[in-house]
Amino acid sequence: MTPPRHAVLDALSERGEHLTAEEVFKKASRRCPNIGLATVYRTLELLTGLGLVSKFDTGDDKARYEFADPAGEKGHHHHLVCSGCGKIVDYKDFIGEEMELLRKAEQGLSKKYGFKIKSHIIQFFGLCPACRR
Amino acid sequence: MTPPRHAVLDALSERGEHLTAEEVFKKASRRCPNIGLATVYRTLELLTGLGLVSKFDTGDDKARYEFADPAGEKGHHHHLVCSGCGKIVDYKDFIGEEMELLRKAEQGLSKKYGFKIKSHIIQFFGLCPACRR
DNA sequence: TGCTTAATGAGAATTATTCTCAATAGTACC
DNA sequence: GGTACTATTGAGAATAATTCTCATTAAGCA
Repeated sequence: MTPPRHAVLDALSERGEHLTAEEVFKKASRRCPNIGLATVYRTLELLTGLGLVSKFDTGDDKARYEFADPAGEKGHHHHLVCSGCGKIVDYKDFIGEEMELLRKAEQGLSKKYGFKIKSHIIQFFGLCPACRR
Repeated sequence: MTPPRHAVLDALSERGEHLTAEEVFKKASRRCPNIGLATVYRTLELLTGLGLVSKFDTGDDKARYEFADPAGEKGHHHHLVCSGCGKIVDYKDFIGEEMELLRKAEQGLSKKYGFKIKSHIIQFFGLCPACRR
């Protein structure tokens, strides 16, 4: 755990953040002023591989990263994305039902297609109140 | 409907295809030998806007396009993606249940967050039989 | 203290996609 | 039939996120 890595992890530690690599870079630069962007990418990849961070994409062409709440069901959430302004809302409202569906789907798909399911994405897109009209 | 546009639409007309822009370009070039890549992109954007084609992304950094089956429930499917080889399987197996969940979620999220939901993504990632070991 | 190995920063390289712009084609109207 | 107007096209340049290269540095270790 080197200083640059610590700085990256730290930049992501606030919950509810959905930062691009560039934003992580800016935040991490505060703690580690001469960190390089390449290191940020490398570290994000590393942390993602370890399961500490999750990477996702909302349709613009920038990957976004968030701290992965490891507490299973507890912190599990999905994203609701505004196509107008890019706002991202974390929601947990249907997680129970979603989990149920996902479990069934994973089991069914495994059996039928022989896949070993590793992960899934569920995302809703729409217009937020401000962008609505 | 110009010849290049026809060529693009034609390239996508086979069901079950999930082509990148480059692949569409290659196929379309057969019918329209001097079509340009920019035109392919422009046309894909146009068709996507019209709802005739849908654009999605499996995690490599290329957008993929498929003919959008307009027949509502009938042709609706989601994707199961192999993280190993990139293979994409269309499945419809849980569409009924998914639709149910989605309807509830859309309604609930609309009410709670004030979003007007326009679309959603559900995707599973895993390893196909060949990549499994 | 010297040695091996992993990590770093800077900038170049890559790559999908978008933009620019001059040339063209199709259409309406005289 | 011919001419102005508009949308579309192709080619290549431009853009932008991400990855790669490589020389330098730092860290563990005997």
